[in-house]
Amino acid sequence: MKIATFNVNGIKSRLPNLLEWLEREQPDVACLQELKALDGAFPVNELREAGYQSLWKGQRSWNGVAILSGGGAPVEVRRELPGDPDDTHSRYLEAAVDGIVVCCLYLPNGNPQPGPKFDYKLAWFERLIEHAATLAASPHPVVMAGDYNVVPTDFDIYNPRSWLKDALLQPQSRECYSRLLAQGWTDALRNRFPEEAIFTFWDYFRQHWQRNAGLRIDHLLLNPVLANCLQDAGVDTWVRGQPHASDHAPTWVTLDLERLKPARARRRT
DNA sequence: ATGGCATATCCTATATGA
Repeated sequence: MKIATFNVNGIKSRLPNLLEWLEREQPDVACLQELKALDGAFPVNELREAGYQSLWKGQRSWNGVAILSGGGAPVEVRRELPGDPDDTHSRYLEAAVDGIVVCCLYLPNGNPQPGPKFDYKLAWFERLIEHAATLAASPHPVVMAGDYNVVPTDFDIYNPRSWLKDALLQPQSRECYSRLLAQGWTDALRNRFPEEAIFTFWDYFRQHWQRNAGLRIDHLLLNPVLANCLQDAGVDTWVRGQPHASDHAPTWVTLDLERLKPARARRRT
C-alpha cells in the first residue's frame, strides 16, 4: 500500500497537476492540504473519474484538507483536532481507509514570529501532541501525514542561515516535533534516508527549485504497529518540476500490510 | 528591513503563505 501527502497550494489551480500525478504514481491513499476552496468547489467528480473517493473539509481562501482513496471509501473518524471548539481553520481530517487510520493535517505556518500567529501554531501543535498520544499507543495501524510546517533539524534545509527567524525553524517548533516523535512515531522519510539531505518544499523565489534549495516540512509519521510494515519512502520530485507546479512535492511511503498479521498471531499464542 | 512568486478574493489591491 502506498500512502502519500501533497500540499497542492490551491486545488482549483492545481487540478491538472494533481490528476497527472495520481495517474502516474497511483497512490492508494493521498492526503491533500491547502485546498483554498469552499466545500462546493472540491472537484469530487473529476477525482471519482480518476478512480478516487474523497473526504474533504474546505474553507474560503485558505487551508482545507482532503483524504483520497483508490480502494475503499474513507470512513470519517473526525473532522477537527480536539481541544478548541473555537478553532475555525480547516486543518485536520481523520479517517479509516482499508484498515489503516489516516490522519491528514495542515499545521499552521506561524509567521511572523513572535506574534499571535506563532502562538496559534504552538497551541495547535500542543493539541496535536495530546491527540497523537492516543494514536501512537493504538493497537491499530496509524499514519499522521501532512504539512507540519516544521524543519526538524538544520540537516532538513539547504541552508538555515536565511531562515533563522522563520517560524519553521524556531526551537519551540522543533521541540514540539521531537516531543511528538518521542511518543513512538517513526519519521518515515528520515528513517529511509538517515544520511541524505532530502526536501519536500522549494519556494517560488530566487530559483530555489532549480538550485535544489529546499526544506523538508511534509512528513509521514507511523505509529509502532505501522512502522513495522514500512518498506520504502520517497518524494515525487518530478511533480515540482512540472509547469504550474505547487511549491511542495508529493511525499510517500509504501507499506507491507502482510506484516500486520504475524503481530496479531503472536499475541494470541 | 524588504523583496523575490503564487494563490484567492470584497480583484487597477490586499492577505497569506513558508
